[in-house]
Amino acid sequence: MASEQKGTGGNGREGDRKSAILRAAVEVFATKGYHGCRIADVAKEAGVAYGLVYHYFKNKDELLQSVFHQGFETFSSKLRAVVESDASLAEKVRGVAEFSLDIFRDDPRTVRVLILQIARSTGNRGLNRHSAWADLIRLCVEMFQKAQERGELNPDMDPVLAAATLFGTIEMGLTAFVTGLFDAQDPEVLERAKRQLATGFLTGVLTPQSGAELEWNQDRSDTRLKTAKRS
Amino acid sequence: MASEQKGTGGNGREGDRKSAILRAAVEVFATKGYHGCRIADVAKEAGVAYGLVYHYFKNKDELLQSVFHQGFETFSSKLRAVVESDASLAEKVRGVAEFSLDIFRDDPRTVRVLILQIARSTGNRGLNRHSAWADLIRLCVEMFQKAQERGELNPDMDPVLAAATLFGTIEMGLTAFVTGLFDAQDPEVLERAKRQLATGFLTGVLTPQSGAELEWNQDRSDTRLKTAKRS
Amino acid sequence: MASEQKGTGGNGREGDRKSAILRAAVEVFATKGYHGCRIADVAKEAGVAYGLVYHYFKNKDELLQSVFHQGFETFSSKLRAVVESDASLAEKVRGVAEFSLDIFRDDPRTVRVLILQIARSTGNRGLNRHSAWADLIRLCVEMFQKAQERGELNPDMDPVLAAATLFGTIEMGLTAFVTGLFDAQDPEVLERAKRQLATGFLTGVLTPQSGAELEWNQDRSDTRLKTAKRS
Amino acid sequence: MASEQKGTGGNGREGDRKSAILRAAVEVFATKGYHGCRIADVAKEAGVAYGLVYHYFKNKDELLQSVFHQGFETFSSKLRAVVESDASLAEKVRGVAEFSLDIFRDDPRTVRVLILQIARSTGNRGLNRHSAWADLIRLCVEMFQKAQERGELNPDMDPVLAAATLFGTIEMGLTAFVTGLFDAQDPEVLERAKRQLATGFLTGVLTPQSGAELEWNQDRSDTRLKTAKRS
DNA sequence: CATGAATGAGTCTTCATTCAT
DNA sequence: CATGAATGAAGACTCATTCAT
Repeated sequence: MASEQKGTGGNGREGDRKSAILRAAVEVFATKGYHGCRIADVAKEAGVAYGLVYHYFKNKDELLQSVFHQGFETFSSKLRAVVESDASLAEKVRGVAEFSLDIFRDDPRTVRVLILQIARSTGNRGLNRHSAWADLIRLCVEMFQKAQERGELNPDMDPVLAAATLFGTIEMGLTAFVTGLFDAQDPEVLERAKRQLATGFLTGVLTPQSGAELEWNQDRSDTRLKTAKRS
Repeated sequence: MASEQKGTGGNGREGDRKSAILRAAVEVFATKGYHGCRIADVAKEAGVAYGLVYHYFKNKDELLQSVFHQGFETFSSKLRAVVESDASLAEKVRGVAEFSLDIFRDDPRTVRVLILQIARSTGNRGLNRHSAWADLIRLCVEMFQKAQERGELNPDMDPVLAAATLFGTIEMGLTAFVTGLFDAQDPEVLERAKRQLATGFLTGVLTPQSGAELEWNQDRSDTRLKTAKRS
Repeated sequence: MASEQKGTGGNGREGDRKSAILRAAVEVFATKGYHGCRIADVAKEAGVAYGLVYHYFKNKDELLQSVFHQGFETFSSKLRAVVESDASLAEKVRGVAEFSLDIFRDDPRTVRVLILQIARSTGNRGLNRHSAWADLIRLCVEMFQKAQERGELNPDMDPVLAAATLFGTIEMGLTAFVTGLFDAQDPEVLERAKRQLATGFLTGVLTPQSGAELEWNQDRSDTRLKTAKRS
Repeated sequence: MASEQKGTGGNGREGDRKSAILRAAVEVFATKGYHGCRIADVAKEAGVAYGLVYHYFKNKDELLQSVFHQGFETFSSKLRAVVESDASLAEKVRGVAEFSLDIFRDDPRTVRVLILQIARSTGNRGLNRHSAWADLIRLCVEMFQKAQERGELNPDMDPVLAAATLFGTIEMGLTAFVTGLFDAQDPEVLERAKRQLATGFLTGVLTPQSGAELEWNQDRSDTRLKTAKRS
């Protein structure tokens, strides 16, 4: 009794319940959408009492915000890591495709909510979210600008559009999985999608000089994309 | 007073009223979102009485469906026209980028609703919409499959992913405009975006053989993307 | 049918329903108190649908405000009429007692709500109400000030305190009825109360013999109550 | 850590905690009203944990009851002492005014709660309070009856109404302070108010010249207000 | 066709109260 | 004694939809 670690116990339990609610919210939002679900659904899914949701979250919207944060932070930190690395543009883009689909593989529900519920929300309170995404896009724009200065990005490609297109490519790729257009169960499919997404995006964006030698397939030698140097 | 205005108005402006409501719906949906607005908002925006909305539309959802239809038909018919033409894949993709951004230029509100409100809806009633988009995507998948058979599409690119990526590229490009990342007022910007979107997408997707000669800029000769044939 | 007076009909019905709700609110507030009743109670009492209450009143508080207004206006206008007349102070005070108890007789429910629910509310939004009463008190203060200048009010009586005391006397008199301390059914009792309230306030409760020479100011000297018999 | 503060605090400050809660309750009830505050507010104000309130008080209402009791007992005992003394009616009335305002001076918060929150409550559980006040009023009624028998109270004044009026006068006087109409800081103002309240109640507000001969009974004869100048 | 008053089911949110630690 | 997490009943408020005129 005396040895009861209040801190641990308290935190552990609190964390348990709170994250249970958070997980349930992801689940329910992903399934029924933000407007289509009731707090009661979340509580039931989490196996907690109705009011406890309000013990941890001020209201429904803050709950969504938290879900957003959780997912966004994961994506955001990885994106920053990749963008701020000193790899080549091609490697960075591959890295983005890589971790994006990995995140999806590991937690498709959250990605689903991010993609379908939050990314495109028009709500008035969406400012935070919007600006959050906007920050990331800006990050990418800078990446493309520098790449352009270094001669990696085609000089005719607008860096802003490049950034938007990268996000669009990634997002729609994810959407293809989210909506079931692709079989998300098969890890092979996922891996192939990574490469195709990145390479597809890259060989269009890169200067012929820097991008000429990119390989389409890296697992089987015979399916390589053989590009000869320009004269 | 004797000359009843209402009668005249009523008889002569059937279409007026209905399309006024439709236009108002586009406006309001685009601004506040489907769930964020009330029928009353639409009625007020249209300058008509509350109940009249229900005179022309069975319910709120049907109103959204109508908005969807209006915009979708425009897009759908143009897409079919392009896809079913006997142009090359490159020309078709350029065509898609072309009319997509044109539609946006002419009616950004509707595009906004299509993009932000409908395309991503998870609602149970979304089946129709989903299948509608699914049809278009299938159309594109077929287009890419045939192109692949003809040797236009890189054999390593999954036609489904190619279709998804095309839509993603277009959509995110539009989103860049919709969200104000790009200046939608400047027609120059729009025109350039068309080319960049298409070329960016194409030179990554096409086989080197078929795509080698694509030009990045077609308005000023000196900014052309000069690609020499591979040896 | 053709002769349907839309204006009259519409107004009439609207007034009907709205005032039915208002009447019901008085009834329910008087019986169960503001916090103790639900909007559903009011709607049921009024015989209208739940939502209609919100059609006419923004929220529960505004409904209370309206009840307040209705009753307050009656009281306020009569008070002004009396105060602004050119009668003597005594007549004015009698007038106030007169119409106050009359109002109670005619609409005890409303008075009950005014006395028990609103007059003493501490709510943050109570400013309006407070200031409303404050206006009336100010009106009375002026009345007493002028009376004092004319030599009608005892020069040692603070006009503000006089006003407060008048209201206190009236209010507690009403409270005696409201709480059932007095028999509100008997018109005789009511009439007698009017006179006693006013006369008591005006000339005090003591018999002339015992109270005639009470001193108003005892500041310095002995604070004894000196009562000298009248001649 | 070894030197447990809690134990010490718990043992040594039983009364402290409880009365801290009680004091906090007075503060919060006075500020936000009984219905307008939450138990959490009281706990926070008292600087104790949520559940501790329920350790000392069965429920919210009992907390209010306790606040009521605390204040009521003070008032009640003093009132009994005054009423049961063998002073004259005038002296008793002065005594009531005296200690009433003194109590307010010493603990305005409690008086505020008594006046604004409890005295007028209509709640179902208000029986206790009601009957408590009723007892005091009955006490006063007896006082006035006896005074009437002794010829001190005007024979035309109903003892019940006299009691009600006395309370009304006192209460509204207090209200004038409570609501800030009067400056509660200035002890002079308070002292003068005591005298004016009592004397006003006892001898009326009119100047002897203007009000001397007002008739108490106008029942039968002309209901005119006959004012005869003093000889 | 047009109006807007009327309806009421559906949800969010609050908060008194309990209870395990 | 003390804590604050957990509970869930209660009720305010919204808004799509209907309907009488």
